[in-house]
Formats: sequence, C-alpha cells, structure tokens
Amino acid sequence: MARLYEEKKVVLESMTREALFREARQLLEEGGWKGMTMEKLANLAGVAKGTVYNYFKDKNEVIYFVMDRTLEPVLTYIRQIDINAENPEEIFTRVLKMICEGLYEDRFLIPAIVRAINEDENQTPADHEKKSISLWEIRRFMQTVLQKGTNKGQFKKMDPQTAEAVVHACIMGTLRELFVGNLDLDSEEFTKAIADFIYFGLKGRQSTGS
Amino acid sequence: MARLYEEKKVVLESMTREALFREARQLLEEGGWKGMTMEKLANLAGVAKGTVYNYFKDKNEVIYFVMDRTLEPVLTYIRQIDINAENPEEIFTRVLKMICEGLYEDRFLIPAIVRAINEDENQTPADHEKKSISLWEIRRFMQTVLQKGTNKGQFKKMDPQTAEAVVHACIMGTLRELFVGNLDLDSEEFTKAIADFIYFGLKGRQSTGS
Amino acid sequence: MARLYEEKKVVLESMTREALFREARQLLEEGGWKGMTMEKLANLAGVAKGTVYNYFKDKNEVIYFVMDRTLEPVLTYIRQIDINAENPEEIFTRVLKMICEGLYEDRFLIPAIVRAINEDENQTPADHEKKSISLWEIRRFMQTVLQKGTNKGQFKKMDPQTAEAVVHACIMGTLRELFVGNLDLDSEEFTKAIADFIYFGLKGRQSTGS
Amino acid sequence: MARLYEEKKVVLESMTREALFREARQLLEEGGWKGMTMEKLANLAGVAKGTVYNYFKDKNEVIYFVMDRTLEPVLTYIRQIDINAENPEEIFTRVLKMICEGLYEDRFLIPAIVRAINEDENQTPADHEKKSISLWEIRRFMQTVLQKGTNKGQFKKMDPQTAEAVVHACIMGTLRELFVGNLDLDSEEFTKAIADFIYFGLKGRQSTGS
DNA sequence: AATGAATGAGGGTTCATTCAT
DNA sequence: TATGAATGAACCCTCATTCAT
Repeated sequence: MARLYEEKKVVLESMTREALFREARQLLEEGGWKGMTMEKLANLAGVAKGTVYNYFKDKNEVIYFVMDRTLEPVLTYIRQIDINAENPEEIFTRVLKMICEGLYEDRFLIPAIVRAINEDENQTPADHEKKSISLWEIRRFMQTVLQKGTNKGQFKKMDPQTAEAVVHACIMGTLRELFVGNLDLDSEEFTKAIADFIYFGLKGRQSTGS
Repeated sequence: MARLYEEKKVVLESMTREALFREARQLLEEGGWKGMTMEKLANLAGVAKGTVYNYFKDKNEVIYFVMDRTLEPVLTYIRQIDINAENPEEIFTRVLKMICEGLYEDRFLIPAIVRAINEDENQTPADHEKKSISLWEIRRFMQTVLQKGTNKGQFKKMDPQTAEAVVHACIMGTLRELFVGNLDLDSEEFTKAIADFIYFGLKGRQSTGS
Repeated sequence: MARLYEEKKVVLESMTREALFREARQLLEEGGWKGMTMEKLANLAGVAKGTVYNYFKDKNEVIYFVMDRTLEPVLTYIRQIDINAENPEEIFTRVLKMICEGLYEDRFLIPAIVRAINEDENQTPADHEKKSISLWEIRRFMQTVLQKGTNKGQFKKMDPQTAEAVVHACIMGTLRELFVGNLDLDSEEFTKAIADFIYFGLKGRQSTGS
Repeated sequence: MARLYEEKKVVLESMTREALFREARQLLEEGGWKGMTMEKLANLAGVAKGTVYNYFKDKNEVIYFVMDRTLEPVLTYIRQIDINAENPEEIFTRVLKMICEGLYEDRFLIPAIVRAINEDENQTPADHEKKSISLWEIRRFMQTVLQKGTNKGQFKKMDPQTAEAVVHACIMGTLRELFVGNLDLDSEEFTKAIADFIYFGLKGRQSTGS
C-alpha cells in the first residue's frame, strides 16, 4: 500500500544524498575546503540550500561523509581480514597496496579532505575519531598489523605507533606531491615507489616488484 | 645630508618588518591560517592595517615571508656546502639532521604554513617557487644530493625527484602527526625515527644511532 | 457505525492538541519565543512537523492557544461572577488575588507569551482580541469592575480604562522583574506587594494583609 | 597640519555614528528587534554593512547604544542631584516627572528596546548592567531615593527594591499599553496618571496636579 | 610611508511554512 | 489526517583589501 511510496521515498532520499556526495567530492577536489560552499553544493546537487542541512548537520559533516565514503572500500576490505590467522607482513603488503591504489584514484580529493579536517576547530584526535571513524579504524588496524609483524621479527624494532605514523605520513604526503603537481606518477608507479620506500628506505635493497 | 634620514628609515622599516614577522609567526602557530587575520597582525605589530600592505602585497605574501625566514638557517647552511667536493651521503645525513631538528622547533608553525600555501589559489609549483624561494632551493638541493648519491651507488636506484618527494612527505607528514597530537616524540627521537625510516624503511637494519 | 470511529478521532485529536499544548508551554518557558521552534514542538509532541499545522494556522496561533489555556481558570472564575449582584471592590480583590497567584505559577511563561504577542506583526488590539479572547475578556471584565467601583466611590476618580491598563502594567511588569531575576519574592509576597501598591501606592496606608 | 584632517575625521565619524543611531532608532520603533536588520540599518544610514560593525560589535551593541542615548538626558539630570542635601520625595517627584515625559516621547522605542534586551541570551541583570549602564544607574538611583524617603517616613514601609521594581513595571508597562494602542493619553495625561497611581494607588486621594 | 574607516562579497546557518504522497 | 523532505528568504557576521588623507 504505502509500501511503494516508502520505497520511492528511500530511493529519492538516496538519490539526493548521492548527488550531494558526488558534488561535494567534485567541489572539494577542485577548490578544497574554501572551494566547497554550501550554496554551490546545493545548486550543483539541484536542491535548495536548506535541504543540504536536512542531510548534514553542518559543513564539517559533509566533509566527514565524503571521507568515510571514500575510505569505505578499504574499510570493508580490512574488516574481513582475520588478523590472527594470517601473516602480518602479507596483510600489510596487501592492504598497503589497496590503500595506495585506492587513494591514487582520489589523489585530488584526499589533500582537500585533510585540509578540511585541519580547519575544523576540534583538533584532537579523539574528536576526529568520533567524526571520521573510518580513517581511525584503518590506522589502528595498521598499527596492530605492524605490532604483530614486529613481534614476529618481520619488521625491524620500532614503536608501532611511530611506524604507522611515518608510513601514513609517507603515503599522504606523497599523494599531496602528486596533487600539487610536484610529482607525476601513474597508479602503479606510485604504489611501487611507496612500497619500496616503506620497506627498505633509501638504502635498502629494491623490493622485487609490485 | 639626508644620509642619516635614509639610515633611520632603513632601520625603522626593518624593525616593522621584523615585528610583523614575529607576530605573524606567533599568530600562525596559535591559530593557523584562519587564526592570523591582517587586523590582529597589524595590532600586535603596532602598526595600522594599511601599513601591513606596504610591506606585503597580500596575506599570502606574509605567509611566504614567514616560511622563508623560518627556513633561512637551513638555506644558509646548504649554501656553504660544496656539493661536488663532499660525500653526498654525508651531506644528506647532515642536512637531514639539521632540517629535522629545525623543523621540530617549528612543529606548530609548519603545518599552518603548509595549509596556508594550499589555500593559495595558484597551485602550480612554478608559482610556489616564485613565492617561497627557500623551500624550493632546499628541495632542489636535496634532489641533487640524492642524484649524486645514487650515481655513486650510495642510495638504491630510484628517481631522485620521487625519492626527494617521498622523503619530504615523510618529514612533513610526521611533523604534522606531532602537531595534531597523534604522536609524541622529542626532538632527538623524531630526528632518529625519521632517519631510520628514510634510510632503511620498515625492514632494513637499524641505523647506528643519531 | 462510524460513531466509534468518530469518537476515537475526537479523543485522538484532543490528545494531540493536549500534547502540543504541554510541550509548547514547556518550550516557551525554557527558551521564550525563539526557544520554541515548530520542529522541537513537533518532535516533543510526537507528531510530524506538518501535523502541527493541522492544529494551528501558524506559530502565533500556538502561542495564543497556550495563553488562552493558561488563562482559562481565571476566565472560568470570572464568568461565574454576577457582576451586578456583588460588591465591585470585593470582586476586584478576589480576582486580583487569583490572577496574581495564577500568574506567579506561570511567571516563566508569561513574559515569553508577551514577547511572542509583540512579535506578531498585527499589532492592533483588535487583532489581538480575535486571537486571544481570554486575555481581553479578563481585561474588559476588570475594566467594568473598576468602572462600577468608581461609580460607587470605592475607587478614586480615574478613567477605568487607564486604571485597568496601569494595574495590568503593574502586574505584568513586576512579573517580568521576577522572571529576569531583578526581584525575588514568593507567591504570597508577590500577591501582597501588588495589592498594597495597587490599592494605596507608595504613600497611602498599608493594606491590612492578604 | 594634520590637525584639520583629524577634526574632519572626528566630525565624519560622529556623523556616521549619528546616522546609525537615528536609523537604528527609527527601525526599532517601526519593527522592534526583528524589524531592525543590520542590512537595513546600513542601507538607511548610507554605509556598507561592514561599516556598521566598525561602530558596533554586534546587533546587541546597537540596541544598547540606542538605549543609553535615549536615557542620557535623565542620567545627566540625576547625576547633578545631591541626593543627601535634597528632600527625597521632591527628588522622586521631579525625576519621575522627567522620566515619564522623556519616555513618553520615546513610547514607540522603549518597548522595542525592552524586547531587544529580552532576546539577548545573557539574561542576568549583572550582564545587563555591564551593557546598559544608564538604565541601571537610574534604577539604582531611584531605589536609593525610595530608601531615603522611606526612612524619613515619606513613603510607606516597603522594601525599596520591590517598590522600585513595581514603579518601574508600572511606567514601562503603561508605556507599552500606549505603544500597542490599548491606551491613548497625551504626555501630560500619562505623566499625571502615573504619578497619581504610584503615589496613592486606586484608593488613595488624588494627587494635587502635575 | 602610515593610517584606519569603509567596503561588500561571501559564508554558514536557521526555521516557518508548503505540499506531494 | 499525517507525514517530513524540500524550500528559500533572511539573518548575522567576517575579513582581506582599498584609498583618501
């Protein structure tokens, strides 16, 4: 009865949300935090300004939504990994590869998001964690993997938190270099360069391919 | 005749510029890009708002000035190095150490500056180069050193531009992790962690100390 | 047949209206005109926003409804008074007491309502009369009582309309002083102070108690 | 030298401030708090929106400024009274008359201001005191006068704070009745009605004229 | 060179009301 | 009658920049 109506409604809502996501992404890629104004977003998504606020509490929530959506595939991936059963180094390699490839696709988006998060006044990690669960779940996962790998002697002795932070810095920063045009690599080259560096640094032997 | 007047003028100007630098730095550290408004800057420096525009074309130029000033010691240092006479790896090690230690002192300033640069609409490296000469001179220097070291077989085979970008990403990103509080290292720990990672990555042997 | 349905409907409607009254009152007390938003009201009353508009033409009507409901006891009381049979002064005293005591209970509500009425664009009394019948019926009643009392020589010669207005001003204004915290009296003190003042002013002899 | 320039500047500033005051007053009279928008104010005063914010921190400050300006004559008047040398009752009578006459002129403004103050979130008297010094200085003055008069037996025994509050309520409330059109008195009638009531209430003997 | 009042585009956000279902 | 997503006008406020003096 009202069933069809309900279904339609859900579809419509989802369409609006999707449109908002799509356009927010686009605007963030193009102009970063300042480039995405709620007005532009509404216009591009074809809704009134007020409607945006029916979907997102405020501008920050838009950003966090875009980020979570973007990280979703990685999140889904790591969630199905049995961290105790598998080899930490192998997990690390696979996830790293996935992250690099995924983020490469979004290389114009990520720096904008990072910047946007920075502009948020609530600067403490705890606050971020509340708002962008995905990012922190992924990072904690990587820390755990590094920890386990270190315990098994697969990685050199290093505080896993520091290690993860440096790895994270490496990936995000290099992404940013691509973004601003200081570097020009394709997805494969990027992934390989990151892996090479992360495993062996400047001096260690070359990794044996992607 | 007007000699003394000229001298006075130079001194006064220099004092104003210095005051502006000092306060801009302070404001950037405290509140980032958004925290530094031209009004606050003028008030703290003890001049009128309009006067700031006699010293800097716009807000961006203030940022670039702060950055250049901050990087000045490193710049001075590398300028006196004879890149052809000395051992590339040794140079790299020394400069890396200096950079790490210097930036650690400014760890609250750097992210603000990076953000500020990002907000500039002219995103091409060419534009940056025009505006923040120091940063690019340093980076180009490091590239050259890496190139030379690679040629000598001191570093593994890797495109020096990519290598430098990754190294840069590593340093700046880890700095940012310190800034946002995800990481808590003192200057020495930071410098060592960076060096360890940059030279040998996650798997290579530990470096033999700071 | 449809009788039961009709009855049910009436009951349900009345329940909704009651819930809306209750929550509107609460919201007005807590946050005044601005504190009561149609959304909050709907949520608290457990209906959809649009439903509120089935019960009330607009926000103003909600306010008027709350006011009328609040004044209902006084209205009921005065309606059963035979203004021609009883002593005007005695009536006045009794009703004044009732009003003071009643309004004291609602001292956090009344200022909000007064403000709300003020914000209505239709400022003429005629309009108010249409919307809040209770208030004007009470005020007209008081005017008549004062008129009769004045005719009997119980009150000093004074235009009854003016007299009533001043009395009204006195009560409502003092209530407001309680509300904003400039004054701190309990119900009895308030009632007595008002009566004392209204009967004898600053100089006349003290009234002989509540 | 720059003297003339300075003078001109002062004049111009004062002209802008004056224009802002005039138009703010007008807008408040016409439409109350909500009727006065910063945009309308700027347009009417012939300046840019931002300029208003060079003169007033925010909308509230505009209101407080208008209020203080409006109360200035009364304030000036009471400040030159030697409260210890003169007869309290006479002082009270004179000041009351002045207040009534002054406020009568502003009868369209006062309710708007009162409302505006109410809408301010900082509801405590202490906060008001900080912001609208005039009002509270006047009210404290009246309290003191009432206190002294009561001590001398000129007024009946009553807590001076309560007494002042009731008097205040009476004046402001009756003003409001004029404002909304429930009452129609000229200045003299208003002043006399208030005095009559305040001194002798409904029952006491009539005062002997203005 | 120094001043600082004026500018005004632009931003984020709110919320009473409408209307298709 | 109930729903609640959509609306969009309105609002307050910020701040980099200009320019007459």
